[in-house]
Amino acid sequence: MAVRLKDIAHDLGLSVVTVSKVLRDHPDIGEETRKRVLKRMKQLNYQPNFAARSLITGQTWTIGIVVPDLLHPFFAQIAKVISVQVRKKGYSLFISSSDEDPALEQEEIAQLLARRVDVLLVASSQWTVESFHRIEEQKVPYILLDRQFAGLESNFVGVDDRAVGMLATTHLIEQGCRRIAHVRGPEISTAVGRLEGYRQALAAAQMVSLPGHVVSIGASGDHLGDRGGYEATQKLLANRSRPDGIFCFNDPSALGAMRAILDAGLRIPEDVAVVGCGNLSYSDFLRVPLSSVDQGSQTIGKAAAALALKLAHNKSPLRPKSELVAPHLVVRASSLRRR
Amino acid sequence: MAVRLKDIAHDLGLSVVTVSKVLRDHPDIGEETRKRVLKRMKQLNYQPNFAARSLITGQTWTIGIVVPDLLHPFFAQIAKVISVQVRKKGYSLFISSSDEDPALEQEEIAQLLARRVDVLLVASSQWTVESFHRIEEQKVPYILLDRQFAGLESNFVGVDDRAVGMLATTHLIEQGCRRIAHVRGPEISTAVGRLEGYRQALAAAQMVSLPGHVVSIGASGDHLGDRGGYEATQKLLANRSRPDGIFCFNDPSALGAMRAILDAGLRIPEDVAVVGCGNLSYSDFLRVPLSSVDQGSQTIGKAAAALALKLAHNKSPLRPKSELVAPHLVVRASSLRRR
DNA sequence: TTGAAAGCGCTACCAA
DNA sequence: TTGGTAGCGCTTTCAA
Repeated sequence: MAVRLKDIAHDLGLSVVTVSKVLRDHPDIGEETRKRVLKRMKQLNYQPNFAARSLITGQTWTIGIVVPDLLHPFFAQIAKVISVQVRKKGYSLFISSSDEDPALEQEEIAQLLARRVDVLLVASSQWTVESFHRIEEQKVPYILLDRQFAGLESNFVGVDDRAVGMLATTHLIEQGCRRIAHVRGPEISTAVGRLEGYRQALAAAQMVSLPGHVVSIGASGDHLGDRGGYEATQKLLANRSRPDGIFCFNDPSALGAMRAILDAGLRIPEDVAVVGCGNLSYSDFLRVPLSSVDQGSQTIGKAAAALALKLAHNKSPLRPKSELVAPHLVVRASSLRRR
Repeated sequence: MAVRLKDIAHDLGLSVVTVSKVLRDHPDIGEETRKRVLKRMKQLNYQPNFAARSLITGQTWTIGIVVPDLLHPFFAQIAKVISVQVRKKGYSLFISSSDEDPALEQEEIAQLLARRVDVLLVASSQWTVESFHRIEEQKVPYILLDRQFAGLESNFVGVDDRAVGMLATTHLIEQGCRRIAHVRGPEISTAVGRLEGYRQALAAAQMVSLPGHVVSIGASGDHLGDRGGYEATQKLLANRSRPDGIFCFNDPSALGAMRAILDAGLRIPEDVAVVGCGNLSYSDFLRVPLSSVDQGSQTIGKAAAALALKLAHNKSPLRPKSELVAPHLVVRASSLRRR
């Protein structure tokens, strides 16, 4: 079937070892021999057998990533960038999508560990840190993406969520909003961070969040964000002190918020300004183009890939590194009240 | 390090062979022995070494997929479904995104072949069939997704593009459009099929495509579709017989078309009705919600996964199978002129 | 600078 | 029903 080192060695009257050394750029090989071997390899289109190599070295030259939803542009972008970056260094990427299902996520992690990936990246939808302790037991280096866990000392790459909240809220303040509400997400690190940033920005401007001005979208994940945002905003609009600006946890909920505002016969941004987070690709095409905080998925992907490659090479565990990517705001019509 | 068959065999006073047989559900093993082995495996959390197994069996239990753009919801959905489906059967999926770059795509295919994936799936952005002959040389079964090649007898799973064109065009006819134009894509099988369907639907209604009523978006891929659609539509609107209905090759170009129509001071769908293809998730949220032909990415993914699993198991090459998934139309405001 | 021997963890084959 | 032997394709070690 496939060409083996043995075949090349036999053709050239050399030993397998010598050929193997050429393959791996070993220094003590004669120039003449090296050339002959390389030439023959090219002729026969030799491809080393990864399985055989892995069996000895213990490295698989594979990296695994688990994301909550590959359909979500944020995660798709991250996965894509990582795939491209690590491929350049000879690694292949297993990509797994857990559908925001913690049980499924655990299975996928287990499968990738069984595959003995050199590094594992996880954007988790878990609520507990149990799985990660299991990863640590197997001594496989791993990186958390996007979502962090309290009390888990691990590598992390994600956006600075507190900065997200501050950026959006400060912008609304600057646009003249005085009653700024927040449609918040579930109890995961990203939502918590954005909420903190929101409060912090208000405090910095000597403002406060009025009673009832922080409402939660029920669902987790982005699936039902639209509906959650709609309902949350209906509550906000019924508040005795109606908000004139809303910072939404993510873009889907912001879409819902905008629908609710328009349905109530109000104008965007004149009556209520809206800012989302995610900067999804369709933001430009909406009835009212949506201002949104970009999480820098490209940057996150690159940072994660670089860290993953570093971990793959250092067999001795490095101490955990946390990288926070700075978000930036993309202003569109939904929040532009002053020019 | 990791637990091996040898360890379990030693613990239980059995031979490695016996333990290996239990692992693979071999029939001739005593009930008692089987239970003991399984119990110990669970205790030690034994994970078979894929590399060692592959070395002997020649199977890697991996499948590779290359798509033009993982950020595109159509391909993301397909990749996601395939990943989930094959995982259930113990396969892991390498996912690669070629950025619509033929050279990159070739490298990715080469890498996956070097990995000795059991099956390869490719949604190609190539113009030639060269790469695929190379795959055939290596005797790796492969499946083309979405885009086909004339003169290449291979497995194929994709939407019935002719049906796409007919569905969209027939709908416009039924909505009372009489001068139906087409914004077509580049010279790849999908665009050609949709164009054919467009002509066929017109012919079936004793109508014709007026001169200048088929305009091409310049770019390939969906990246620049918006702009291409905008410019193509400007040409159409300047035509002496202005279209009253436009079927666009894909959704991005349809967005561009709608912008051009609105910018020209015309109404959608009263003056010009628009239908796209792709049914992207944001279609509902647009200024004018976009009617679109859904390509059934979920169905395509499932069919592709099923076929891939079949190919993975039959080492003897089956004769190529072509599966055409039926599209369906999602009608929204952009084309709804009659109720 | 080259190569013989050993062995990675597992499965295939055949004998007991 | 169980297990000994051989070997998958490669790298590691150490001797020539």
